[in-house]
Amino acid sequence: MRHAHHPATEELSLPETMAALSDPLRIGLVRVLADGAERGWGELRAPVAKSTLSHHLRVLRDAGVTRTRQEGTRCFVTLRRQDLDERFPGLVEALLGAADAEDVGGGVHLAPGADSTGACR
Amino acid sequence: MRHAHHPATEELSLPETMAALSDPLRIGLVRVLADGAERGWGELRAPVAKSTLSHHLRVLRDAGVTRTRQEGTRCFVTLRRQDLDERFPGLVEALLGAADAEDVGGGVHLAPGADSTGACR
DNA sequence: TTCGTTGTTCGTCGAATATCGAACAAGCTA
DNA sequence: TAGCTTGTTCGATATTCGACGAACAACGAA
Repeated sequence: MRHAHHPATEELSLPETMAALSDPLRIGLVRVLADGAERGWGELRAPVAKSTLSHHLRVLRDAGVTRTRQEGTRCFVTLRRQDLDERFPGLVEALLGAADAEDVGGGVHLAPGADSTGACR
Repeated sequence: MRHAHHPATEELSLPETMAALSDPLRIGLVRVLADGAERGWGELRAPVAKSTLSHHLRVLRDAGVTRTRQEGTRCFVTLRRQDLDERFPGLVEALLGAADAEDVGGGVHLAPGADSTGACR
């Protein structure tokens, strides 16, 4: 729960970003975050152990795909859509379009009751 | 040198495609093939052993990114641009744009003298 | 202070990946 | 037939990845 590293926009690496986005579960996470809303980790439901989820969120963060904010014991995550679009124009849009079309990472959901109006408890 | 397997367009998997496109050398190969021209194996110059190059070309082919054609003892490869665009609209374009901007996979070249006018020997 | 919640880190496992050199196979060519 | 070229496949090795449970650390609440 220490300070997380976030690469600067200009440090984003295309191969690393592609690798981060090549796992179905991580694609599912990106889809859940695609509306731009900030989500608490507690809202995220994925069919893996919490340590595994933590690992995947770390991969996304290290690659610069997401940004993590800490508040007390709780963490919130957002998609760095603007940074990604600046560096790799069209990539996220293409990924989301393709992922939605075939429901890649469909095992990832939001907790029931959570909506995009900011229901972070 | 036996019959290579090529997945059908509808079999292309987004995660597998993303994974295939997450290696700098493979991105370099895709860039070289981006003009749509068919290239002979022998034209491709990459800073790895030939067995390693063969491996990477196989990963691309298995993922459905490229198509391999055999003619005698020689192989020719093309980018399956149309299939990829049909299945994952905008993905290849976004990748190529970003890869060109930062010269990802710049270690991959065409053999001197080779051009896009079909100089496959 | 003592819990309970939350997320990270550790240790481990098996599977996959990247790389090389060497051996091999298939097809030309002399 | 013998050799050459071309690309694949086979070990061998080192690294990385994805997954899990368990232990740990930080913080808020009782």
